[in-house]
Amino acid sequence: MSSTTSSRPSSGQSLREISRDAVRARITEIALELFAERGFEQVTVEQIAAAAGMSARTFHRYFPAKEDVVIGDPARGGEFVRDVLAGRPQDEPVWDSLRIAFEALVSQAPRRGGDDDRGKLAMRVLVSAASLRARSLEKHLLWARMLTPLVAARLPNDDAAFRAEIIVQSALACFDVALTTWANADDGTTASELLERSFATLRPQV
Amino acid sequence: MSSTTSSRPSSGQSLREISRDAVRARITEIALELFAERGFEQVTVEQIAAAAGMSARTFHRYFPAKEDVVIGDPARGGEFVRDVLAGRPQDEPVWDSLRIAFEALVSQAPRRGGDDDRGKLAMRVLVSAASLRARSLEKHLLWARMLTPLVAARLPNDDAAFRAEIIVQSALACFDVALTTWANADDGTTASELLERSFATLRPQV
DNA sequence: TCACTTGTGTCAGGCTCTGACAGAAGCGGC
DNA sequence: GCCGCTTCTGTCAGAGCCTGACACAAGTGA
Repeated sequence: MSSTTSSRPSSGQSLREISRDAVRARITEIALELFAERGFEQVTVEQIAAAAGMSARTFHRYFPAKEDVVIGDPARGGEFVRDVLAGRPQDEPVWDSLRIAFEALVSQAPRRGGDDDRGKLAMRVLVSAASLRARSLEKHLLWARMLTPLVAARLPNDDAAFRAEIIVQSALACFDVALTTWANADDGTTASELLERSFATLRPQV
Repeated sequence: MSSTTSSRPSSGQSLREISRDAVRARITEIALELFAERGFEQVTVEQIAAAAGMSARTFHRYFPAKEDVVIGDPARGGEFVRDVLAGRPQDEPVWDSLRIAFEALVSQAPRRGGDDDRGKLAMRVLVSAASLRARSLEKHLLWARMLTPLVAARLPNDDAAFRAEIIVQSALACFDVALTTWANADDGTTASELLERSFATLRPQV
């Protein structure tokens, strides 16, 4: 676990971590291109690995499952949203806090990895295959488990956990619909814009 | 397709269909027992098939995927909800119509296949394995595609499709949370009761 | 009884994913 | 620069899910 000798060179990452991230990014890039071209299920892991110059076994050391290339790190987005949510004022309506937190996610994401089209491409691949859709929903379920306690803490005691779960799941539904619509849209509609509209549609009295 | 010679003997099912349904039910029963006992992932298709006295190949002729034993026919529930929804008065608030339609589903389900504990057992198995959860959410996505047009038809033209999608997905989220909570509850709380509470929590102004 | 359809087992094969092992490559201290 | 240590990688083997193809048995209707 590199706990004994970790001489982080000023940045937060060791050389090996940098290298590892670079390889991951390269695999993602190549795989996404293949998926967009031929379809997710028509591309085998072996083909991705060959295109990336490695064995299939090595591919699986970077991504536990083929779907993870498109899905990305499951916990990452959830942690981000959770942190933003935790920083919002306690007396703000929860629904607003959730909207703001998810908006922070969608406006932060493109800055991280290249241009916006990359995210759109991934999203289009995502909605095109059932197994990807399923895995993505599973990820949202993980996010829900991370966000629910924070939401529950803001609700009146009466049935807080149960109601928090519903609110969080609905927020995720808004998020999902907004991003799906965004991916399929050809006009220049922003993801943030769609997200706002989706949250406005529901808006429970909380 | 049995379109040429189908002499339905007064009931809606041919003999072969009855036999087929019986085999399906038997496989489900055996598999559910094994899953509850050892866990979904610890039971192989080959083991289920052996316990049911058939080859693995035959098992797959009844269920395309191992998960389908627990999930059931994806379209079935969606069709039921859709039909109830279609029968509701057009001027009823959509959210109420949706609640009523889903309540009809949960109160009809137990009558169909044995006692109530059977459904609860399936639900408990369902939430215990990630791949099952994912497949179930995928099923809900199919339901959403079936319900959205009906909901959109009742909404003002402005952005009807987009907003309908969000409302339907949220209703499904309520449904999911209610059933999950019901499965984990040890007291005698009814699924209908939880469903009503979950829909009341959200209740958008529609 | 004679087709015809349907159900089943067996065989073969593809695909995803994992464990185990050995060798290559990088990193630390000396 | 050399030597241990960790990490990365490829190869091999195998489990498990799922599908297509074929042959054979069992029903179904004329």
